[in-house]
Amino acid sequence: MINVAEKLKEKHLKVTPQRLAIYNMLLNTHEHPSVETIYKSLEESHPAMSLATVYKTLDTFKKKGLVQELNVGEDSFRYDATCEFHPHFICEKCHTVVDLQSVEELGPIIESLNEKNNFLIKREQMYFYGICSDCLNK
Amino acid sequence: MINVAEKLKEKHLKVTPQRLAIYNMLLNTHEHPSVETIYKSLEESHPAMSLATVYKTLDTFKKKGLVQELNVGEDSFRYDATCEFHPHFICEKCHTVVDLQSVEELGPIIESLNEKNNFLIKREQMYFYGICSDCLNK
DNA sequence: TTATTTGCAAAAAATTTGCACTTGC
DNA sequence: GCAAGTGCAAATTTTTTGCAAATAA
Repeated sequence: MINVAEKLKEKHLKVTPQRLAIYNMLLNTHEHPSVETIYKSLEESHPAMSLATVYKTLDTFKKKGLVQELNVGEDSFRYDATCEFHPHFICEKCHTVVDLQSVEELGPIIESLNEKNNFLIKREQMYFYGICSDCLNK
Repeated sequence: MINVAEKLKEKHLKVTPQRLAIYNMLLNTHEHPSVETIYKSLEESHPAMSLATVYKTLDTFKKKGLVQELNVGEDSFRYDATCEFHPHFICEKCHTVVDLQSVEELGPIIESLNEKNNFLIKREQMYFYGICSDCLNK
């Protein structure tokens, strides 16, 4: 079990109820929610929290490396509390976003790309699109 | 040299000056422009063309498989006239988007992912982020 | 001729900003 | 106490939509 308050302090962030709520919410879901989804899911427990706060909080979390921003091809971003790189699978029918395990084979690929192109890859995003097992079985 | 009018007809699209202009513009650039960029770059040659037309045109092109939409992590989408899958490199400093050659090693990776997860991957997007050679040399 | 496409202007969504108020430390 | 964080409302940015006029086939 992760101590959320500790994690925030580590990053020199003030521990506020809003930040705790948002970070906890992200830790306890696999849904990769959007800002809107986060906001709505916290509406009940934190009725006073504004949408702008959700935006600002996610932005600071992103900058501090507490969350990662996903751009799966929708109109809005989605968020993931797991920051280590891992690929995502997006179902084109139900729009679920699933975490995948890291692809170890990527290491040497990146090295050879760096050499070939003289640039420096720092991170990557990999999105697979298709139909998930649930939707296939319908 | 590709005959753009022919390509449009193949897809059962009416050949209009706006479509020709947008598709040609995409074919003659490696910039992976956004809607806004496309619109502005055609402002001179097609002053009457509206932004809505650019949006609508790119949407039909996308649906017909004439262009591919990239979500490199910015607020707006970018477009690429090359539809075959290939990874992209995005410079975090100058925001240039560079086409990379396909990674052949991906085939078997996708197959094993499909097997392991019981889903069906149809396409993928791979984005590498880092510093390009130009920015490294500054 | 007629179904499509376009332009315009207005609407809708998504995100950001300014600023006064509040709060964590 | 004070810098950092929040809420609100307004502003911006990005994208979509409705509809009348224009146009490709």
